[in-house]
Amino acid sequence: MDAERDEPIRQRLTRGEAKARTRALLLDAAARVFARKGFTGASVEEVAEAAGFSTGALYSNFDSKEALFLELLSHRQTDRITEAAQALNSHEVGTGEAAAELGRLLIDVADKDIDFAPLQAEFWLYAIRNPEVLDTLAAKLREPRRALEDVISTSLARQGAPAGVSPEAVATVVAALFQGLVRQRRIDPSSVSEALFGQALKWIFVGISASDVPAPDDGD
Amino acid sequence: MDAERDEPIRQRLTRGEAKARTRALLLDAAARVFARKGFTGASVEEVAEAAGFSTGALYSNFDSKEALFLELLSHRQTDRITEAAQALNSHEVGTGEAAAELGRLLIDVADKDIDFAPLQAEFWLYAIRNPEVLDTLAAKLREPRRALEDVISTSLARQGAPAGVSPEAVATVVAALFQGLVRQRRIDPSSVSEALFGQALKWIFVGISASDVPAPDDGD
DNA sequence: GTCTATAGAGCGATAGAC
DNA sequence: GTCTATCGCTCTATAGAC
Repeated sequence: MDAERDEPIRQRLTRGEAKARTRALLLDAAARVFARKGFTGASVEEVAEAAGFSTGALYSNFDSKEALFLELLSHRQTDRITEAAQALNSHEVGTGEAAAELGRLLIDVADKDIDFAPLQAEFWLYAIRNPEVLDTLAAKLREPRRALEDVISTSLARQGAPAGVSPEAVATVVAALFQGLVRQRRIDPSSVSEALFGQALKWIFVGISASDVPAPDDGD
Repeated sequence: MDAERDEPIRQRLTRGEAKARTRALLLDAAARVFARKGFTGASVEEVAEAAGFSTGALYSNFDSKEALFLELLSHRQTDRITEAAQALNSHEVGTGEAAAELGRLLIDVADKDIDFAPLQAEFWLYAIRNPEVLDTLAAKLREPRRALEDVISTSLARQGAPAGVSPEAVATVVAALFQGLVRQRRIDPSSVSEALFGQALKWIFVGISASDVPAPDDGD
């Protein structure tokens, strides 16, 4: 509509671009603040200020504090499980290299990406307390899980696992173990060494290959 | 000091007993309410009313909302891991009976004891956000973990596991897997069947026995 | 579109009656 | 020891200036 004035703005953004940038900055800040203070414990003012804006700007971009949180929950889940799948893909499962890489990933998530696990915990708590978003969270987790499942599936085939073993089941176990160990490391780092996750995966894959075929019936 | 009046109270409690009963009721209610609404999301009035008292009674028994929560965190952790250890103890690890029993326990915790997992999550989030209680939480988890470790230790010996395998490491893996699967079942029950936990444990123990001795150096 | 200022509601904690 | 009433504060969300 009206021509953009050539004010000395950083990169000459159109209005739409500027708004999108504000939204993105607010979402980044929200992820940090919600992770550190919790959804209910964090105030919208804290989130807005962490992004360099005021509460008015926040409410011009999101309907409510809850809407901002739900946007994070459903559209900004940078899932580290996908990275695990890639680590498993680049090396052979059960080898020392894959184990080492996965161990490093776990320690990295637990020690460096300090906001990841608490934010996931906030999502999980919100979802089980507000069942209407349970499906949203499940859907968001399905995609990286599928990636993990694919990698596991081919690995199982390659190492000649019994036919009855379901890749879904193994993927569920691997993901649950990963999350559980990350949390345990935050409580007591010495109990979760860098080698532990890789070691556990080796046990699991060796155990699968060595097992007989009594297929676990998957389903509830 | 003064003789107790024989008022027609339910069971004729001394003052001290009555106060202890009130405290216990408040703690029970706090566990429920904090699990369902979160520590910050729950109000002290909600907790007090859930116990059948007023906020005044609550503050006469606890210094603050936080003190009540910390009392729960440090002294009322009914840990289900201990039950897992007992289930593992009554049967031989790796057998179908032990697997079935552990599967049942996991489903029970996830589906029936609906307040357990969210309350643990609240404890974990509070601890990582308030590092001064990290040790308190770690200490509270150490006891049941030790029980699990003992059972695993004897099981490993009985089934002739390689010498380099540390029972602590296996116990950490088993506990992490348990918690991870319970949480996953709350999101998507169909992905965590009753058989899955037992199956995963079988894989792990078979895998340990079949593994060579490259001991994972435990320690950070 | 973003700011400042504020309305309106709910909360943690305390005081005083009993 | 427990209850009722309330203080003081913080919060979400909105209104109006720019």
